Amino acid sequence: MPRTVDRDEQRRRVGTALLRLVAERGLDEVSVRTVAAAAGCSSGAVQKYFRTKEEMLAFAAELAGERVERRMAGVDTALPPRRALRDLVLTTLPVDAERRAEAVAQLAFAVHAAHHPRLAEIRRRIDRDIRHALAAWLESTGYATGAVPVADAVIALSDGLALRMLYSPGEQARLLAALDRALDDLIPDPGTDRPPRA
Amino acid sequence: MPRTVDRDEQRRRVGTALLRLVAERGLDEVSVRTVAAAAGCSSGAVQKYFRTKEEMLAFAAELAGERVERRMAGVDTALPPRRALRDLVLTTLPVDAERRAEAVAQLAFAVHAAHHPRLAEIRRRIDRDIRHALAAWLESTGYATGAVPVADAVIALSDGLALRMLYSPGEQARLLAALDRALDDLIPDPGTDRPPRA
DNA sequence: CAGGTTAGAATACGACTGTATCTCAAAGAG
DNA sequence: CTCTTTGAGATACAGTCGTATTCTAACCTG
Repeated sequence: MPRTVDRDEQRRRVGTALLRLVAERGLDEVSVRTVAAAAGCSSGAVQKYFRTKEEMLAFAAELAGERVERRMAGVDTALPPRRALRDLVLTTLPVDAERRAEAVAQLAFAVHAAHHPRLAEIRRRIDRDIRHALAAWLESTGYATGAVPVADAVIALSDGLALRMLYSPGEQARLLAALDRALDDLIPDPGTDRPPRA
Repeated sequence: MPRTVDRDEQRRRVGTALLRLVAERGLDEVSVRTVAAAAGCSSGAVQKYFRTKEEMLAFAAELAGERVERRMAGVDTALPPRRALRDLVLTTLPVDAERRAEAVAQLAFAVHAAHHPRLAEIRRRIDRDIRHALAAWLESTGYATGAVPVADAVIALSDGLALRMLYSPGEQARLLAALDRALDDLIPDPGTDRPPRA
């Protein structure tokens, strides 16, 4: 056995470079050559680890999904539910450069998945994981009946907000207000006790 | 003045072909040549009406926006608000082939806009129009205080639901349940009178 | 009918695409 | 040290990209 290298780490290096490229220049700027350049190696090296571009994209999509899950796992779910839920959503919103990069990648892959079954399956699995975790947590807090629909609604809401923030950065404040309003209605804070709005 | 032709109609013909192509094969399959083929003409003809690909995409994005506005304008806002609002959202959701085509185009352009200022501006204008119309209507019904945040929330919610339906068609029923749950909370039906959930 | 203007097809161009193949340096096994 | 396997860069290939240019046929004006 001659010269060997940590294959998985190299794949992650390339995948990370790909995600950075997607965030900075968009998914259509992703090619084997541009990814190789971003990773600081030759396209031949990239081909060693991914036989095809589709395989590379699939790996990057998984990587992006893991990042989101890890980030969400990092929020303090011991906080009051309404506050914790807000924090959870905020980790997926492009409110700073790092989160923006991840949001761009997530949404780019999601739209791409509409015409690429492999990516669609990856996205569905990631969605399912997040939905289950969120629903289970909501049930444990007891603040929401019908946790699954609420989880779906919260996820859709944050995706939609993230999408608009991408090309309307100036409307961030207004969109965050919409988030708060929606969360107020979906997960009423015990203190407010559902003030009449109708 | 020799042989002349309805320029605007030809541009719309090409734009329509482009949208069809986006819906069926995705935005990355859009090239001057593929659009020309879809429109049943040569790429030279397409170049007559759009000097650059970006100009063609911008035109198609406008066209797509107009379609959504026209479709939304077609729903019966004289129905009970809760029901009318549900119908409004449904017109933007990919629940049948035609709506799916429009949703794919909307979302593809939206993600594309994250890195293309011209498209971003077009999207922002369309968003603003829809938001204003929706907020004004909500205020006129008296069912929502703070109509603007609610309008933003509803738009984000439907975008997020549409996005997931694109690659998770099998989850449509569950996502529609989430929509109903969210609308129940955002726009309480007068009959239900806000049942306690907390 | 002749003349000029336009629609639209055809073609040309250099750049870039994904993938396959080739070459060479490095490093562990004997 | 030598051999052999591997990582990785370089290059080749056929195809597509966006755009510019050229050409032909159709039409309206005079």
